[in-house]
Amino acid sequence: MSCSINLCWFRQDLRLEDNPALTEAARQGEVLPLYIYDEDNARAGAPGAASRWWLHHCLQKLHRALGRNLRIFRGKAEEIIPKLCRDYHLSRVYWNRCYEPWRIKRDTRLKKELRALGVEVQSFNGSLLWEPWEVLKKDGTPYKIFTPFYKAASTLGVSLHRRVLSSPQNICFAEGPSGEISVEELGLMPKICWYKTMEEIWTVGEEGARKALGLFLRKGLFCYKEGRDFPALECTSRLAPHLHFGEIAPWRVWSEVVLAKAGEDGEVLKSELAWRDFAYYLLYHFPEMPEHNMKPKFDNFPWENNQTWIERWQQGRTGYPLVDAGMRELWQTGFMHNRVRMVVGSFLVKNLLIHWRHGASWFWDCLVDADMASNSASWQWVAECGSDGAPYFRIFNPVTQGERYDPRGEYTRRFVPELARIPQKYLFCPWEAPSEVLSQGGVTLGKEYPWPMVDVKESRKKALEAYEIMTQN
DNA sequence: TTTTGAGTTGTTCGA
DNA sequence: GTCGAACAACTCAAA
Repeated sequence: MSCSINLCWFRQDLRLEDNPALTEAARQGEVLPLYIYDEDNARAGAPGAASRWWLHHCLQKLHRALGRNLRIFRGKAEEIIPKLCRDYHLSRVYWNRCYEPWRIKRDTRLKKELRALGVEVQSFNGSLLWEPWEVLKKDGTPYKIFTPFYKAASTLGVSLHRRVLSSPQNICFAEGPSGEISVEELGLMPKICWYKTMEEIWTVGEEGARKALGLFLRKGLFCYKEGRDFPALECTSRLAPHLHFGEIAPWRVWSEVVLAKAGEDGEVLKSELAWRDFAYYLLYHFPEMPEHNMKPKFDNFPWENNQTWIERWQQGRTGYPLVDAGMRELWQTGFMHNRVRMVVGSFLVKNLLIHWRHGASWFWDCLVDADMASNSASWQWVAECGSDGAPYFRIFNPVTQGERYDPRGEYTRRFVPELARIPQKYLFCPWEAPSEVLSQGGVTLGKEYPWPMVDVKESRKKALEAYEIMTQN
């Protein structure tokens, strides 16, 4: 008889190392690893195609790492887990916490139900540097601005949950129930094979995450502060998807960066990790963030409703080379350099006056690191309706940003190859180039490459007017 | 994690 | 050689 089977429910923590729930389950006895592809997901934001592709590979890797012991189900966790507990007399259930509002609600209900069944349930922090409820202002309310949040959080120091944990050795896997379906049967892989480039670029899974961190510690970290803004350089960590799926713990990245003694570069990376935490923090304290403007006055913002414009933006045919490069990078690789994310976001929301939710949902579908907390917090930041305190209406200039952050044009030329032979001087404003320069570069505007869909100067003015109108109402 | 415009200073070039 | 227009390069403040 299996006297004590410990169910370890994997969610956004698809790793063995630094996994407090798994460590505890293994310490307690036999482990039954479980993954549920939850259909509740579909209502509250089913993962996009790129995320599903990632998840497919990630689950395969995890399954293998667990000695093919991962039990996979499809359906509602609230039904599957209590049923497993009843049918197989499981005594303990462990998981690492998630912070999406719908998941918090569900997990709270589930915990209650399991306890009523006499099952011991314990949840852990598996994905944040600081629990959202640990960092509060003196009056007990949450911070709304990053800097004071980060300051307060930093004084908390290294809490217990930020301990680095090695993978549990010799996990004793329970015989118990078998899974319902295989990873393949979840049908996460796309029908059309668009993922060739993605496969070349990413190594999915815990090992891939460690590799990415190792590479970053050797190469990118020491030019991070200066280089992270230049999309053609390889100075960013590219850890976002790995962190999203929990293939690596943020405190692992943090502690290895500290060990690397990278001075200011290390400090900047740490603060970027803290930005990620801050997004979760905001989502926890303001669960309406994915749907509603955090600054209610933005409810009056006169958004444009223009499907054609949205599509041109999505397809990278705006006529602004840096914007188009970013949108095409996203489409081809499931990723976009952070600097360029800000530029394309500002362009959609400010120059086209399209509601940030359209941008958020496109990113959600295309990004391998699509994450409810980061995605909604960042889009609200770009749209300026978020909680941060910029005292002005920030509108990026896609031409200037290109000249400043892609000064040799390598990034833009790579993703917008039709402009590869346009001289640097006109790369970001091909409409200003003399016609012989364009024809020498093999470009006719309106044919190989589009005319700019709006004028930056004019649309900027319009955005400022819209902002003015909103403020008055 | 910005942009713009105004103001200032410095340089060039032709009358 | 001198003057001033034109312009580049910079700083700063405001939004």
